[in-house]
Amino acid sequence: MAVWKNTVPSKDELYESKRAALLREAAAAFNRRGFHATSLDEIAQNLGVTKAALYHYFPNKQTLLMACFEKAMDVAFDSLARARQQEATGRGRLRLTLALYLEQMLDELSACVVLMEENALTPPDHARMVQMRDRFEQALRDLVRDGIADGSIVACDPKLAMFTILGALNWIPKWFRHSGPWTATQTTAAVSDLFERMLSSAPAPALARDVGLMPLTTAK
Amino acid sequence: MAVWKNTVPSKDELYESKRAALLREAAAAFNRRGFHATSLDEIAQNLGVTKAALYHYFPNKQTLLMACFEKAMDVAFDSLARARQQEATGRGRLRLTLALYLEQMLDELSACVVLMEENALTPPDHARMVQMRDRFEQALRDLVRDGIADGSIVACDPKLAMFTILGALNWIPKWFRHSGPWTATQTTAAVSDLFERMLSSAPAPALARDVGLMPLTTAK
Amino acid sequence: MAVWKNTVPSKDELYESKRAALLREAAAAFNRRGFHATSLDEIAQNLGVTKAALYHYFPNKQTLLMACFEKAMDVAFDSLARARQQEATGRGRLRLTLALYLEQMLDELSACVVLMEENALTPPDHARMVQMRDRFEQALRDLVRDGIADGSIVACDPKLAMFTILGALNWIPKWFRHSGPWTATQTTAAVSDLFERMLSSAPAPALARDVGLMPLTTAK
Amino acid sequence: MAVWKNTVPSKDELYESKRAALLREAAAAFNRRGFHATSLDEIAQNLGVTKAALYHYFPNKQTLLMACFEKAMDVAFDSLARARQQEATGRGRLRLTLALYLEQMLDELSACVVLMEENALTPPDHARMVQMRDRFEQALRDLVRDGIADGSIVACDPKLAMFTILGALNWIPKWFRHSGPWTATQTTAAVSDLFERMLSSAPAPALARDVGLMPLTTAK
DNA sequence: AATGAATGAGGGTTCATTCAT
DNA sequence: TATGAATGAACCCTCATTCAT
Repeated sequence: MAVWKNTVPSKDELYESKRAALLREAAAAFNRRGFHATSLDEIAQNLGVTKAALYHYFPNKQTLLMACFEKAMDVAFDSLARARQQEATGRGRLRLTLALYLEQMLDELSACVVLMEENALTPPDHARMVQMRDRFEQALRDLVRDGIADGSIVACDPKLAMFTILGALNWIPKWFRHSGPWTATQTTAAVSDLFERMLSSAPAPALARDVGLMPLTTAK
Repeated sequence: MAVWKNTVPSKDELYESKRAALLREAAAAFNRRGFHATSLDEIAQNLGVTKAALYHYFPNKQTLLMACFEKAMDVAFDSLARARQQEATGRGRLRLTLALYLEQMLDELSACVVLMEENALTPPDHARMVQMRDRFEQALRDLVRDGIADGSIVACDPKLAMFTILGALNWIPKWFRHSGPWTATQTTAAVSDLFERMLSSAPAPALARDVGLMPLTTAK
Repeated sequence: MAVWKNTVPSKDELYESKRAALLREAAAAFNRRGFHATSLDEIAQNLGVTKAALYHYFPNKQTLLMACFEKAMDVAFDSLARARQQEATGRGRLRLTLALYLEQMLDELSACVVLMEENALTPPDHARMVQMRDRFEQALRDLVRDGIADGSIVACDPKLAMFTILGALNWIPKWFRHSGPWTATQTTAAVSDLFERMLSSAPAPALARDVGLMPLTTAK
Repeated sequence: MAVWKNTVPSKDELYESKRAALLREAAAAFNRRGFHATSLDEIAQNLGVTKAALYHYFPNKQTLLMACFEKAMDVAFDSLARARQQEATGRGRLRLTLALYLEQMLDELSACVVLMEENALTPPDHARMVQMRDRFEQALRDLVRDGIADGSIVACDPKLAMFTILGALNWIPKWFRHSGPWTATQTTAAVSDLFERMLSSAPAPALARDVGLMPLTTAK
């Protein structure tokens, strides 16, 4: 069974790695130009294959978008779970959740903005997507409430606060460039500081003026 | 000349009001579904006319988008100018600029998100649009710098801070509903408070928990 | 009845002169760019009026084309009649017919090329137009036959000869320019000479090398 | 490599033959009804495919027209080159050039009249087309000049003479029918005789009255 | 697994035509 | 008489999707 000591990828592994590459490329393209403005030809060309080849990995364009959503939501809930383990206060958990989520988005998928393309989905997919997103947002609002309760977050309207933060968050892939002046880690830390300053009940902390000197993501 | 005491709209007035209605409808549609996902048929239908009728008011779809841009930028620079007159500190000016801009966007045009659709423009229009947007963003960053200099704003990276704030700002039309629990004025005030808390050098002020009790936009 | 000594044009005269101007403009435009490529907007603009105004003078675009045809055919049959009176031989009549026809076309209407746009007409108009054109071509072929019979024209296939000549004739408005090096009269004479040389039974006559020195149209 | 003795067309061959069929169909349609009056639907229907299928072979309608132009010009310059080899006098070369060009046009492409549709091209294509056409016309005029110099052509204005001849020539596809009484070869010979008679310095030769008895194209 | 060919639906745009003023 | 507004049909073109190879 284990020929070549498993150094030769199996058929299934090849398939999965191609599918993943397609997903990443699609997410990037959707983020860059929007779902409707992105043609399958464009995605295929960037992958060096033909448009028709994509249909071996996804039944249609919408599914591609839905897969981006789901990947993003996986990252989101995973970030949430890890933050719940590592942090105790509402504020700490919120910050870490957002930081983990953002850093992965920037590194792997840059799939945040696709969250805006909900209208492009079919009603059943749309419903599913909205439900997942709402569940995540609800969890974040709960963290805010927890923070208010435990005194780590200032009294505020949790819904409005999270709308504001998520807007800023989803916007980041639009202006962030891997080739730009800041690394993903630096950006994540700097933005997290801003968010924390916005909600923290503690006296407003100082901020690093030069993002390049920022400490690591979860540092406080 | 002034028949019927000018209560009967002249032909020019009729034309302008129709054109304005089209502009508003287009901005709303572009915001709701995105530029490429919005068909002229859809806009026309919402206005109760035929697609071809739109071509009396705009030579093509791109011009329609560009007009939304320009109206938004007019509001933006107007807000900036008024804030410079009424406020003295960098922080005060920044807050008032954003508040005035947002309130008008929500009331009149809800045209914020169209600012993302830059890729849909022809190169010359695109260049023009980017230039205007950059000028506005630059002016906002300057306000941040002024605020840092005059001590009203905490030391921070102005570029990154403004990216964050504008992301949150442009996202608002996506979730704000006139039929929702908050008025445009309340929403504007609440969001402005959050922004101010994020950047203020002063001890973090308290926030209103219930947005419905928020004071007016420019109150502090 | 005769007020102002008839120096003031009556309503009917005004109407007719406008209609004639429209006809001339339409013929020129159709010749220049072709029937389908010419929009009523273009014609109207050249006349300084609105597209809708044209409908006071013609019920539709096809009628406009048909009127051009008919005007051209009027000129054609008129030329034929005059040539029959002034000339005796088949060759003489043919030459004069073509010369008169061409000169008027160039001067007044430049409506030759519209003869190619037959496909644009409705079946009834098309039938009528083809019939008129055929009658004219038949008459020209008869002149050729007469010329062969009376010895003024070389033995040839009349149908093919007339196709050839009319092709050359209808092409002239495409390259002739009033602002060019030759007058309409000079061009007419020079082309007539070529046609005559093609069909004459007499020893091939010399030609003027410099068109500018050509004698008048009907000179031989 | 050479399976089935190369009797089975390869994919590339299939593509090329389809493309050629499309080109021929388009040229015929443009000639028959004019560029603007011809819809891609019409062409596609005649070929038994869908409009969208055409876009596999040409990026747009204008390119289709341009390809007709270029094919016609290829034939033109090829005819010119062959005539220069086979004939010595200006008159001989001119006659053979026109005969070869015409016969191929009638047989293969009937693409003459498309030469009139220059206005339908984009400025760059238009410039290119006009340049090629002018070069061909210039070459023909030079043949006329050569003929005058070597005594085979009567003294005349070369420019005007060629305009006249080319007008007649381009008109031929409008009246010639493969199903008509004359073959392409017969028509070519008969028309060539007329052109020759028009310009020859020799005593006007007799013409065949019945085109059906015409000798072959290049016979004299 | 991948391709090239083909399709059908839809979108943006033009334009002849109509109509109220 | 002339105009501006509006319409509906037609056209070019794009694109997601299917299918035979």
